[in-house]
Amino acid sequence: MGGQNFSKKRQMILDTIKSTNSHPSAKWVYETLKKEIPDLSLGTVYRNINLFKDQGHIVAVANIDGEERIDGDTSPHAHFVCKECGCVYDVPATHAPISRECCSMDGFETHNTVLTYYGICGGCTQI
Amino acid sequence: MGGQNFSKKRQMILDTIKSTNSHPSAKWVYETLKKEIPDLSLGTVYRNINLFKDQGHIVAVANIDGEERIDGDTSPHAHFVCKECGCVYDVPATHAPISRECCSMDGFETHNTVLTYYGICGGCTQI
DNA sequence: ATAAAATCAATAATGATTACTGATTTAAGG
DNA sequence: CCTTAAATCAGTAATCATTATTGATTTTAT
Repeated sequence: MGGQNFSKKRQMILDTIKSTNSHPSAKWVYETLKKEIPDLSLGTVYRNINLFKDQGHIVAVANIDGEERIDGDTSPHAHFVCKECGCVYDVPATHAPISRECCSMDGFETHNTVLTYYGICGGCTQI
Repeated sequence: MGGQNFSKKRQMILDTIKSTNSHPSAKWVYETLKKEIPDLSLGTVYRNINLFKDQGHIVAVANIDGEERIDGDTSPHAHFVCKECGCVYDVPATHAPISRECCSMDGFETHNTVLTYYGICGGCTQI
């Protein structure tokens, strides 16, 4: 009950992504789950991340130093990317409301809106 | 007069980027200029793009299929990325105003704000 | 002219992601 | 509980964008 018929590994990969707000990379998911599933393959993580993106379970939110970062929270909210440490933070909609309207260009259909702030995070400003 | 002392190739790379609104990739810049400068090297294009980004002459605006796309127009405006054809369009500030305030998180310094719409562009909806 | 600094072409190296293949697991029916 | 076809996977090789390296060329200042 209550979900599609995912294989055990596939479900654990999704659970791992959903259980963090660190906006992980594929490699982070792989290394984190590797402790629990020693025979996990990095290719499997990539394949399932692409599947989850296609199905709308997760979204890509940033690309830091060539690494795609994903988010299991698909509700509308902005992100803050620290140029120093590469961390990606959630910015709640109350602090950075994302405008729902798009450009009024004829025939353009907007599926989703990405609002990202780049700068230096609290931890890195203190250094 | 009226500019830094760029070498001929460096200046032509910047001019090429500034002269288009197609939000090109490094490879596009390379292939476009290669016709004019047969002995241009792709590494030179990458090196100079990174230099221009550091100096604030250009900005990175999207990453499409693993390729970084840049913009010679550094004025605040949003972008529309077509998931179908991969084109990146300018969205003038009048159609999608970018909020200047950022998250009110303590100690966070915002340097720039990126607002991007993803969807299907006018050309691709008609197919 | 000339020497030091900047810049470059060419190539090799790196690193993220994807494709492939044969083995394993899962799902459905008997 | 078996069986069998389809789905999934591990392991590895390949791909592709980007970066690093190095020795040669160009630019700049003198």
